[in-house]
Amino acid sequence: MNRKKRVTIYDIAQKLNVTASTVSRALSNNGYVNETTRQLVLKIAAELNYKRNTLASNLRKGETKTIGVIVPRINQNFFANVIAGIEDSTYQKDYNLIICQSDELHEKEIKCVNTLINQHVDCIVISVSADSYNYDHLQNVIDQGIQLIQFDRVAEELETLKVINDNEQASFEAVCHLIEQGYKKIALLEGPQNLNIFRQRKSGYLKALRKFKIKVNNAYVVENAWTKELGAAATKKLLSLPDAPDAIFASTSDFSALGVLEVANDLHIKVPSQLGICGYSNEAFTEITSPSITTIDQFSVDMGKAIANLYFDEMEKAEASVTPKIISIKPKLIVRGSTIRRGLEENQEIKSQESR
Amino acid sequence: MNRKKRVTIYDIAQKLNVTASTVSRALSNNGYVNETTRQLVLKIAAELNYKRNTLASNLRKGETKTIGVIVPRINQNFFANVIAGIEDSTYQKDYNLIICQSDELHEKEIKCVNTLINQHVDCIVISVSADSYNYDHLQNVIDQGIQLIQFDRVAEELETLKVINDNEQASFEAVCHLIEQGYKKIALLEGPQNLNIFRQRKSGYLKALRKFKIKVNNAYVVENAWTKELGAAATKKLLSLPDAPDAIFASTSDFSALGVLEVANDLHIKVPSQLGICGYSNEAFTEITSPSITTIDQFSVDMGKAIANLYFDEMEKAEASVTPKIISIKPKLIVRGSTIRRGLEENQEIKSQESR
DNA sequence: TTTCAATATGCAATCGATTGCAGAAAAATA
DNA sequence: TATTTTTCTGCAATCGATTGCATATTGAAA
Repeated sequence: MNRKKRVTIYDIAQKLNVTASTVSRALSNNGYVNETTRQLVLKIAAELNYKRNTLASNLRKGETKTIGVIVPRINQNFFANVIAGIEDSTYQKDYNLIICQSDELHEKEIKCVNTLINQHVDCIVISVSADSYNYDHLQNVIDQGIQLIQFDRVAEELETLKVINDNEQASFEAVCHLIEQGYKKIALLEGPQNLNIFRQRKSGYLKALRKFKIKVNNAYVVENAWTKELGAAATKKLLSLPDAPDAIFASTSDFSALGVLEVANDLHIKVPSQLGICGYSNEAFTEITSPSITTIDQFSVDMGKAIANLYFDEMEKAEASVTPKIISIKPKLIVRGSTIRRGLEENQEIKSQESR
Repeated sequence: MNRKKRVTIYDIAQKLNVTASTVSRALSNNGYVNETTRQLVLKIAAELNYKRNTLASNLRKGETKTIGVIVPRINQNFFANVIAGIEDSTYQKDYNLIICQSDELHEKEIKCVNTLINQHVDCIVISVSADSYNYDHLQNVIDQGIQLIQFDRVAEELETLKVINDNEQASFEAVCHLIEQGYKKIALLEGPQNLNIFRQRKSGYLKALRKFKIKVNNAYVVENAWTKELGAAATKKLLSLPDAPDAIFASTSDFSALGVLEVANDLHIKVPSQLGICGYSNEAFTEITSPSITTIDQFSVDMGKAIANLYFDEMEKAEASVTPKIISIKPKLIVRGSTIRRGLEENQEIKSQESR
């Protein structure tokens, strides 16, 4: 393709017999410029369809008004929603977003980071990939003088601005709810323990068991069960135990919980009377399954807005906070059909379970 | 925040007592540079943690190796998947992606376009918003010498590269399937007719009715029913007609079809025996509802890959094609429980309908 | 009326990387 | 050995927009 010559401020300057300096001042309305001259500049610029070259102006100004966002997967609902929330806020402030995805790969995450550093973005927002095992590349962001904000999945040893969910509390509440509904043998489907979010969800699970003096059964904790298929496989294993669980908390995702539900249906196990199911993330489908699935809403769009606003607040300060700020979004337990047992039903179903 | 001084090629040049010119040649391995010198440059660059400033190099080189993508909403599954597909391919070619969303607003779409023009992206990929009513801003992209690729929702009067779905054929097949299942009174939930995709879906609907010599009933065509709520409202209206439809093709989205299903359940109308339901887009939930919903898969990730590859193919040509290429992805009808009636059931249910 | 402040414009440098070309040195060829 | 070709480096300009500062003019204040 033959690249057309783009109109520059020199073309406008020539037409008006002024210098590029005057044109620049008129276009940016910065510094002194005569109003009549300014209107002429704007008029010619429009006629010639001039578009500023932000490569040049950003290079000269030393800022890009651009935020780079790195997420594990763009087409995962949680992250797409967070991005939408960030975009809502940054649009108001005339900031640009560059969005990258790591595909849950360490190597790709490093590449994303370097690309954004090279692009001289003003801030990098990141949720780390499952594959990531060291965070030198994030330290590098800080070393280059770029603002770094971590969200959801964070490298805890890096003291940066953070926007997180209170995963432990949400998990704690979910498991307490299960126990209050009469479930006694609660299994946990967990994610990779190198990620903070899954560690915290497990921590909340254990805390709830402790609160109610329920003994921890290690056979009830299954690793890496975060897709529907992995959730289903884990469920088959759990339900074939001699002392099978009576509830499954899929702390990794609603997809995992969906896999649990499908296996329960296949095995003609009644939900919620014989088996309770709780997911995580409040995916759209959790309210349309039969029964609908109890889950945890992470307020992902709000999280995105909090991230953007944290950045803008920090920019407005004369100097950086001594201790980087951490914002914690409180998730909400959404109780639905998959975990609701009533007193009367409870008596009947306990009997039914003993005969299974 | 106090912006740190970034390491530049001049810092490396100084340390090695060579000029920036040599450093540049060494880093890019372009032109002649002594191998020993080159290795020294790379070593010092790594020690100093030098990062190229792509603002500067892109400005000088006159290319950015960046593709700008504008979609109506990032957190809508179809678009998120297309983006994922584009990213898969562009990552292989070391191209950067800048992703913008128009929020279905004309004004915001114009802003996105201008931002990308200013950024000197090499290509703009766009699916137009529902609100868009003229396409001067897209013509402007072409005038600035930037490659423009439209996908899915396109401005038909603009002759550009395009990647589309064969919406008419998919719709035609869906409606034929409904008719073949014995549905005789088929309603259409349509989207805004300024968008090509919805016009084509309606066109396929009409074509199928013509093929089977079924008279078009205008009362069965409902406008702007593209969310779950709007689909539910439209369904209530349709089902209260004296001569209610026996099938509803929600050509706008699966969410709309979900609204139909919920109303049917509320009114104790049996699906598929009394009412057939077909959606569009193969959202994840369509296979988990009861009954699962017949829908159309648009192969969105593949579409994204086709878009990226179209761009790269076009770039490799010595000159632009005389007639811009149009790639048509063939969607697939996914038949599920919501539209399957058997011969025996058909006889029973026709009788049941007459008594309703 | 004189002095000071505000307005306006142009010049030249800057931002950081790239590259055409000149000149020098080394290597290859006649 | 002389000539030609290849390799290497540095200089200077380029990319397009911005901005500090000098200079000139106009307007306001003393």
